[in-house]
Amino acid sequence: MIDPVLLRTDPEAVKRSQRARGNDEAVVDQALAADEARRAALAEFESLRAEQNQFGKQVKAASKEEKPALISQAQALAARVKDAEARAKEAEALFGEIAMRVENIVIDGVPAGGEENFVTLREVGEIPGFDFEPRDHLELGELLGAIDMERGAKVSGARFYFLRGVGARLELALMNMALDRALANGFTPLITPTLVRPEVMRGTGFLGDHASEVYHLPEDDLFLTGTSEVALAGYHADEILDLAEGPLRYAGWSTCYRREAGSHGKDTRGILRVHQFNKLEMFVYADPAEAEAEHDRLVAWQEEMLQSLGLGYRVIDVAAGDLGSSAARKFDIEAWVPTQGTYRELTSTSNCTTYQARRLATRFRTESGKTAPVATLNGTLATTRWIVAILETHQRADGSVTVPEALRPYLGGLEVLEPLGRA
RNA sequence: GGAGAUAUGCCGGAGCGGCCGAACGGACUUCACUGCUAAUGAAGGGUCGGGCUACAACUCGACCGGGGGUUCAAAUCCCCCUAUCUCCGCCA
Repeated sequence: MIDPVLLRTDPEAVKRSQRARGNDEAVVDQALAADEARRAALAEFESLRAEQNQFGKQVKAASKEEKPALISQAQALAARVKDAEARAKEAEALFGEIAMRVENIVIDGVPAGGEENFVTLREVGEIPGFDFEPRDHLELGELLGAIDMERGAKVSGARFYFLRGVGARLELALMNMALDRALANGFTPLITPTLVRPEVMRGTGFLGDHASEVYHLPEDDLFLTGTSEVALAGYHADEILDLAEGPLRYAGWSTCYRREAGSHGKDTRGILRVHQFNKLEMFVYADPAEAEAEHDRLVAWQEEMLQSLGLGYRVIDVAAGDLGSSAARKFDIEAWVPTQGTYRELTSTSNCTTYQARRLATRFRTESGKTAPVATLNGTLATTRWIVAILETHQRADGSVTVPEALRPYLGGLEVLEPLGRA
């Protein structure tokens, strides 16, 4: 939800943002009109209500003889109040509905346009070169006995898999390494529910355009989360936080579920795009004034992870039209995947400014003592997909894979993953 | 799965259908007093929104788990939902 005051005082800014996203700017005028109608209806209801409250006092004070007449008057008034209240509620709901359609105000400097209009901020690390024909991650995964897609499909269908042996260990190692980094940076670890109520799913903005991405359990009216961001955002819903000591940082560890509807035929090989995976997610509640600086910190922590793992990558500033509805700016880090000859997204970090918090009623106490919505930010610190880049980048001619040094402590000192036949 | 109880402000805890935004206690803030800490005395507080505006003051409305209803009037009566607790059963 955008700030209704901003809508009222600077509708041009809202329109500009809508344009940058390639969204309809007519909703801004609709929202403006709905806001005015809402306030008018509210004022009418409230003045009638005030009159009714006065009446109540008179009735109570009235003598036996006066009472019947007063009550019959009050009855008539009560009917009008009820009517006005209904209209006010309706106007309120209409405004809410229209205002919800306006996506978060894009931060100045975010490139306008669609998916292909991103700006590359920097490229870091080496693009690996091989003096042999590199194998893709699935071939390597099968050689190592680490990834089993066939049995995944047998048990659960397409886009499901088993991680086994060093594959399973590799994922846990990655997650644990990320957790240690998070702890070192002051994050509180949180293992989150992966089934959430509709309000929470809606509050985080995932039931808008991305509704078809989300698994729903109709029997229980619960949603399977595609990221722990959902539960982490809901964690402090309806609360007033104390941010005097700085931002609240959480690291959510959870399995993530995505339907991948509409991506049939895309990335069907291996574990690049799957229905279920694990992720360690950073989530921060911050003073809006600090949000952009915190966003930079989140990217920096992500980059440290990628660097430690010896992966070549680029950081991109995602274009406005490719942002989720809650994000005001998003940086993706894409790692080089040798057999695809291209960069693929490994992490994503979004600054949602106050958009999510306003929907979920998460506020903080400002210096003046007033409450104001917090800013929320999130970013990936590790996820199953990274295995793709790690295997491919560090492979050797014989199908073995060198374990990046930083990861070795989490694999019991293992330095090389050896193909099964030889190990 | 069955039966019952509870849900009030930062916390504890009252509350007859109008006098309740809500007693009382604690915590907190401010002031006074005490050589400091402590103790004591006094005062003050919530959230959301509208009007008006200097985002002040003022004023109006809403909020007693959530949603409906009854009534001139509901924290107080009725219905539904949710959560928590206790007991029985069932299963890890």
